[in-house]
Amino acid sequence: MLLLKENAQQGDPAQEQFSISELSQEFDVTTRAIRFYEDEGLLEPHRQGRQRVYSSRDRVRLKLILRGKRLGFSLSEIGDIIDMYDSEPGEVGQLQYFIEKISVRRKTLKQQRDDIEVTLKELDNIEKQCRKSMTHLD
Amino acid sequence: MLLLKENAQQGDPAQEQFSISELSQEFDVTTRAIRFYEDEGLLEPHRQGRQRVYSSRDRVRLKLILRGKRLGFSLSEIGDIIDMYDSEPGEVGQLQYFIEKISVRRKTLKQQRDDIEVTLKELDNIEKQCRKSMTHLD
DNA sequence: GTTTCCGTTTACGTAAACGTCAATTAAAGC
DNA sequence: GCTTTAATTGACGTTTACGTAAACGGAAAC
Repeated sequence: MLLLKENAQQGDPAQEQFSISELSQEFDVTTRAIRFYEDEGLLEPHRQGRQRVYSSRDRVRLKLILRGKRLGFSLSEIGDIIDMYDSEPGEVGQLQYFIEKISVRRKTLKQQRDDIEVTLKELDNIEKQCRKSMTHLD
Repeated sequence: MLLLKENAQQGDPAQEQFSISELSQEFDVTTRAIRFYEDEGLLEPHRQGRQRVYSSRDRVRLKLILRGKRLGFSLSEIGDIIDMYDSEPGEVGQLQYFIEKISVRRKTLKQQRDDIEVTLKELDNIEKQCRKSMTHLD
């Protein structure tokens, strides 16, 4: 039955389905967290009875959420970002506003990237000093 | 009097001094936050009477704190990072452990950098789609 | 048929990172 | 001398992002 399920879905990857615990294990987040993301409007799986069923689209969204978290964004910021991914193209004014939002986000990301470069270089220096000290002590 | 103070310190940059409000304005953080960082052991300015006086070393530390925040690190993680910057070289065992810590930090940073690259590319695509939609609507 | 898993819902708890008073002190300007 | 103005301390409040425990439902295993 389990096998049957997996086979049935591998044939049509767009219709793959996941339980909350499958996603929980795959991405190493608690089910509590996943449900919380739903409360916050970041996910909306449909239901089989009361049980949540996640599509591969939901799975992608979860991936985006976790990536956002690694970058230090709040859940509401992450919500904004995700909305960018699958929003329907509206009228021109909205698109204009939308492009501005993208540009703002890009600025933040580039700032982060610069911060990272600087920090990595500093870590290099610190490590070098460290190794120097070690040879002196040998 | 203000001028006198500034001149006196520009002669010897290592001895520059700053008030809490100066730092607050320069880096656009509240004084409350700066004091909080002190409570958390990330800063220890000395005092003139009860008043806090920040050295240029304190100022650098504050810079590091804010950079860490932009990267989404918690204050305690930031504490760990800052400690790397001005810790005294101890015995070899400690240095070894220290180098491992550096390597862990580097991994996190590289993961973030990758996340950023991916996200930036995705934003590019989204924007392109956006602009395409706009020309269609024109 | 009952134990054993998952999963759900509801609700309260909590740690982090400050915000927001309120009361006090000290220094500076007039 | 009196009044702004900047800074301090202490306390409580708040938001975010979950953790944790309790109580229940349904399906599967034995």
